[in-house]
Amino acid sequence: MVKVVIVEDKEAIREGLVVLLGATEGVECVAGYGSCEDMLAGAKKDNPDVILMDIGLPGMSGIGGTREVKKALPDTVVVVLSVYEDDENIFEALCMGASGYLVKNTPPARLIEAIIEAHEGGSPMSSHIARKVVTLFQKNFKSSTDSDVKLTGREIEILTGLSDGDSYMSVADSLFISVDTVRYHIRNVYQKLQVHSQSAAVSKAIRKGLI
Amino acid sequence: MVKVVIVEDKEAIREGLVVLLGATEGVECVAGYGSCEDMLAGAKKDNPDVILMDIGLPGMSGIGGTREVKKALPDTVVVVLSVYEDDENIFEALCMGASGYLVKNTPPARLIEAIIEAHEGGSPMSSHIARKVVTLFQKNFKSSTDSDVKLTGREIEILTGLSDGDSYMSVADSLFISVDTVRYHIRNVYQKLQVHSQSAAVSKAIRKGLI
DNA sequence: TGAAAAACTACATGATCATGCGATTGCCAC
DNA sequence: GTGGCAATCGCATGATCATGTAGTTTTTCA
Repeated sequence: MVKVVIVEDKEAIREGLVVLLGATEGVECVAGYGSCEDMLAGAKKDNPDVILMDIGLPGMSGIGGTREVKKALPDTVVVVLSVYEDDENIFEALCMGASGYLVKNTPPARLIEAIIEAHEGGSPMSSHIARKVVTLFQKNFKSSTDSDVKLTGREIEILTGLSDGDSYMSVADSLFISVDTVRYHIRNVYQKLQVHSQSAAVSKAIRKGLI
Repeated sequence: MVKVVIVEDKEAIREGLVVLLGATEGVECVAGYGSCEDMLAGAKKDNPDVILMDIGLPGMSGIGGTREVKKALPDTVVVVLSVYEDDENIFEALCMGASGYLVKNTPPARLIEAIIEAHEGGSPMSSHIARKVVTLFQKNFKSSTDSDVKLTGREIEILTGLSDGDSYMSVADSLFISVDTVRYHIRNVYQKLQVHSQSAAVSKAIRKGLI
């Protein structure tokens, strides 16, 4: 039996969901709340497996609620049920620990399916929500492979030292080489990355995934 | 009519898919290939809407094939169909431009559904593949919110300038403030980030997602 | 409106950096 | 064995930075 809690401020919708879950084999709706605050107050007692979470709530938003409930009950799976489909909300909700994200016009049958899926280790997502996640994902990782600049091991060691806050002297000492040698390598790094300062070198190197 | 191309080295599986698609309304299998090389040779002519791509192929892998076909036909949607469920393969495939990722035991009906979904802008994924994507996503973004260090707008502007290679002077000029003001803000940044050099500040700020 | 926070300016000094020029050593390939 | 290449070291100099101290103005919010 999958224990489900619903957080949704609109009573009609909430009651509809309670009835739907009540009529379904294998799931059990242990509570329905109109706000995150109420849900958090009862969370320990309810100890749900899955929380169906609305985002647009009075008081604490569903995103904040997700963060809080994951702190208190890390094993509880949160599935967001939202009218919002913008990148910002999806991004925030997932970062705060939501495992699934469904748009609100999801048909009841799919909703039930999603709860089971989420409980079994899946991440139910509405079709174009999934695409947005994938796109966000791609956007933030493409940079690491987009150029063929390569640094030698030595150059990486030195640049890493500098990015940790070491001075040329410290780096030289920890690598058992002279300060002038550090300078020599840094020159080469600057040339490869087409920059003229430590900060720019560190920035470019990090964004290219070199260090 | 959704034009589909299949890339799969095992002839039995490939033919099975061709027959399945041939028997389905709304989709049309325009070609089936045993290797990425062959698929790429015919891609321009086939001009498919969706490519069902195996990963474990002789010669160029499905991941490489995805990269290449997205270069040639950016609007074509690639859905990976794979036995592999490790993070590395999922990660690579998505980064190379795949829009969906299905495990090989996906039932035929779901496969058809996925093709339509992908073509309509969705990202069909098997349930626990989706979870892995979400987890990877969370892992790589949690750093941006895990510490409560916050920089003011001015501090971000200045630090960004420095990370682009500007000197204090240049930053001061472009923000119409004095060099001493730049110094003042940098001091505060150093204190907030607990560092004592530009490079360390830039490095920490980038890794925390502040700039 | 009045206090607090953020932003801004100024001066000073020792430390550190960016860059030009030149040189040595060890290793690999042709 | 000689020419190329990466790594090492040395010196010099003007530019830039890190940090201390000490103010003023603007924004923000209770």
